[in-house]
Amino acid sequence: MLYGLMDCNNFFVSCERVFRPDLEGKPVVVLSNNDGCIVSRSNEAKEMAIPMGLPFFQLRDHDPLGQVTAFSSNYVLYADLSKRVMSVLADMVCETMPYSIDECFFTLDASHGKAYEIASSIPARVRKWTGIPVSVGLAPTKTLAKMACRFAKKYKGYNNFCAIDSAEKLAKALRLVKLEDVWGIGRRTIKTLNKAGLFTAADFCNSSEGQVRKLLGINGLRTWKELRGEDSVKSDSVTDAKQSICTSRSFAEMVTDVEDLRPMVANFASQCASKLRAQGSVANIVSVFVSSNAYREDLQQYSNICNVALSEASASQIDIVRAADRGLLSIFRKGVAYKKAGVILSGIAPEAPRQLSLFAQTDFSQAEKKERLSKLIDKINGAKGMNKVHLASQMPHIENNDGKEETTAIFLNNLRRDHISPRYTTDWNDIIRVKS
DNA sequence: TCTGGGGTCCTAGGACCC
DNA sequence: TCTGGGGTCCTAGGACCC
Repeated sequence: MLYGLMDCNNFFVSCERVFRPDLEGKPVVVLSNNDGCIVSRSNEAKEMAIPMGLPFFQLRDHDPLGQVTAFSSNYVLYADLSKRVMSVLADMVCETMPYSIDECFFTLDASHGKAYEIASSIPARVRKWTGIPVSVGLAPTKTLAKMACRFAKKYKGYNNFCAIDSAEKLAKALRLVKLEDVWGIGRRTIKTLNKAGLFTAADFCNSSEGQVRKLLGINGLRTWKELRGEDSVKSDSVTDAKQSICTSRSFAEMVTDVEDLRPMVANFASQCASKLRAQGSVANIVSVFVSSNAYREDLQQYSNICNVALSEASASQIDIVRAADRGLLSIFRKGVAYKKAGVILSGIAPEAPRQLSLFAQTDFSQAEKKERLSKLIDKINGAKGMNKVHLASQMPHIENNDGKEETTAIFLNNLRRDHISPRYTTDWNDIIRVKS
């Protein structure tokens, strides 16, 4: 059996280009939330030496002539195109294991020639059916498939497909690849390895098992085995239900008033609860964290996290929002300008059978009501749009409530997105117009 | 002026048990 | 005065990934 990896090229930029073909061949970047950092770059932008993660306000230093087109991130669009790309792939291979929004492992157990033929035809079909350019690597293990995919992406001659499918190719690839470019070798461990005289993937492979274990522990050992062709990265880790769920944001404007912060945290909690229900789980712990602006050394620095244990595992909007609010109030400190906050759910378990508390006085009819209410909220919001129905605590506090309508959650207002593109594929109002 | 968000796994150390 | 050996579980922090 062979592993494949399909990786979308410069995914967010490619999504924007699907509906802006005029930007083909031009430098384009996509920004993180709040238009903070550059998180996706076209090849042309990479050629201009614009680094990944560059703060947007520093772009001018690298682009004095203003040639670069920048987009705010449009996750609704990217999620939809990702779904399309994944479904095209799923039709062509045995099993798919989505790894991130723009990457997917897959297996092919057809005979060798057949596997090669199928995998090599993926890029053209995905491009034709979705407009997204992808690269594909094929090899005996996931780590090697990653490596093959790097080659496919890096060298034009490969036509977006590369297989490491013979001992000679493997030996050559290992010699060519620098250790820091191997999946699983990060910034910190590369220093340890370089100090030990190891610089290429081949150097690493030729080390003894004992030395690798001593230098890097069992994580490094896994990578070592994978490079030697031994399947060691589990597949279920790629597809299982999440063990923690987090929603957090940095704010465009810093927040000082607890009454401004509370509805924001309520919204994060509510979003977490929706994600939790979507995967059919319940959570035991609700954590809330807040932090000041670490870049502003002139201001008071403070950050804290509070873990609130639920008396009983729950996926209810009401339970989770309430716990988050309690947590926030316990760590909120006056006089701090907050830049970021978030909610994390953990202690996650399947929805049923549920572990009931021995001591809590469970009112079953109450629990049942909350559950039904949550499901109803999901149904309405699923059909009518996120946050159409929400709890009162998710609304900003209004001093003189004159009945003025407030339909947008406050945290969306405190988010900078000056360069957002239309939701071409998910909103009728944004559907593309064609002049004839 | 402006600096992202969401995950996973491992390790070390402490509390506790027999 | 002398104070072993072998476990488990939990947590915080670090490293990695996209």
